Amino acid sequence: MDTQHLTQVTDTQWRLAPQGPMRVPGILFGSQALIRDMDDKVREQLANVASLPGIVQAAYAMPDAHWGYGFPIGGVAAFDPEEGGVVSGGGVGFDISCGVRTLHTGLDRAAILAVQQELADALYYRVPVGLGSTGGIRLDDREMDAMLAGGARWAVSRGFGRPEDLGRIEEGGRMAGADPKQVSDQAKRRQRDEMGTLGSGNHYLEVQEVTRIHDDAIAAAFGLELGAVLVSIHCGSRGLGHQIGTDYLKRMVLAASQHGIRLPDRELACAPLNSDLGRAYLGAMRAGINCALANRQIITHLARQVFREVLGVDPTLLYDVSHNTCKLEEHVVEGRRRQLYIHRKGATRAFGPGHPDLPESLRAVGQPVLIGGTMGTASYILAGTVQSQELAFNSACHGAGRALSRHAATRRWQGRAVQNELAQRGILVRSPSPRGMAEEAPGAYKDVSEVVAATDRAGLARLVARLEPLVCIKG
DNA sequence: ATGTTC
Repeated sequence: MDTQHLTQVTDTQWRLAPQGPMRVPGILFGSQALIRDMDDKVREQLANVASLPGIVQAAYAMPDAHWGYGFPIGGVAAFDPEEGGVVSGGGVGFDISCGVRTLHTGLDRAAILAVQQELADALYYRVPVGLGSTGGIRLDDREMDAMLAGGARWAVSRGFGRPEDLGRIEEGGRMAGADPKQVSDQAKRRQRDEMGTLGSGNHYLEVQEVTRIHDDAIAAAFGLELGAVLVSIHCGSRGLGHQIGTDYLKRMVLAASQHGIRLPDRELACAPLNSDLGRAYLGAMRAGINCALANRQIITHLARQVFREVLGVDPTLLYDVSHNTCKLEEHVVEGRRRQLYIHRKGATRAFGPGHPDLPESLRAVGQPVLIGGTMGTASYILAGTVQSQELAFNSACHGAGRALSRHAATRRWQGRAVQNELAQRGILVRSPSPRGMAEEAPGAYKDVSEVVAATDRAGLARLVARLEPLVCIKG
């Protein structure tokens, strides 16, 4: 992106002045190098988002932003229902509530290395992975609706994990306001036997070692020590979330003119928050959030079984974050408290210290912000800050962000070669898809360290710990 | 991301 279109505000904040139909400015976070490497499409898409009815303050792009469907991935936008604000399926993304959860194993690197092959094989055998993968659970209509209304709480009530897990999940493990009736039969049918599966693309289950502590006090509060081994699970709402996105995109395109909305881009299809269609989407999307929370809870149960069998330990949950959501939150804008719907697409909620929605055990330090990297580089744990409320409605980046398209990556790398190179570096990858491994080659991503450094410098979240992979189960 | 094209 040519920075001449932007005004530099700080070393990590750039402003796109309102022009044409834009109702508010665009704000991009990132170092000069990250902004320069961003596609011009990010700026165009940000300008489109800034043109939507009822948008408040600005349209934001996180340091890992890249071109997405309608909204940029790494995009954040708040809408006020009292001012004609809208909800957009493209603003949430097709993988509703895709997110990351991280568990403590209580083990160190040496314990893993002693059984590394066996652990990798056992996890790969136990956790279903890949496009169209199915699990050992079948949901009838009644159980489907209970899952869509109950999220991880439903999963715990059915024996997947423990009640104490729930306090370490956004929304206490259950998104309120879900309305399973607003989810199509087709979406439910697609999900019937996909619970407890990772899916494909950038989804994974990783065993990781803490290789650097950046903030001693917060790391201690999160229970993180140098050399400790963690498990991170990155996945979402599978076929159900995708079908909800598809269903409502069509309906929002068709209804836009009735709602008096002129779309700068069909992919920005949206509906007023105060409309039947807007409310129906919110009910369905919240059911999609519960599906993703239940899915990560079941996968946690499967991973725990493996860790008990192979290593005799029972991992505990550090935290679970979603990064494709639209959530109703209270924010102070220019001194006034307002109830706003915050779209975060490829962006993590990042509540700072003292936020009332955080569990008591985390309230003093702020919310863990779990950033997934690539299978060959690093992942990071950050913490929410107080100032991120004013900067971007308590939001932070979500990952490395792609630098090369999937197609370009498959031309440059071969999956088996990627796997072998990683094995030589001590990282065991298991995947059903050589093509998937090529698409996900570490070189196809931006430098996650640069992304989190910019996030930390911008004040969006504070850097706490660096993690490096030992085992990766990859879709 | 996705029964990788309705």
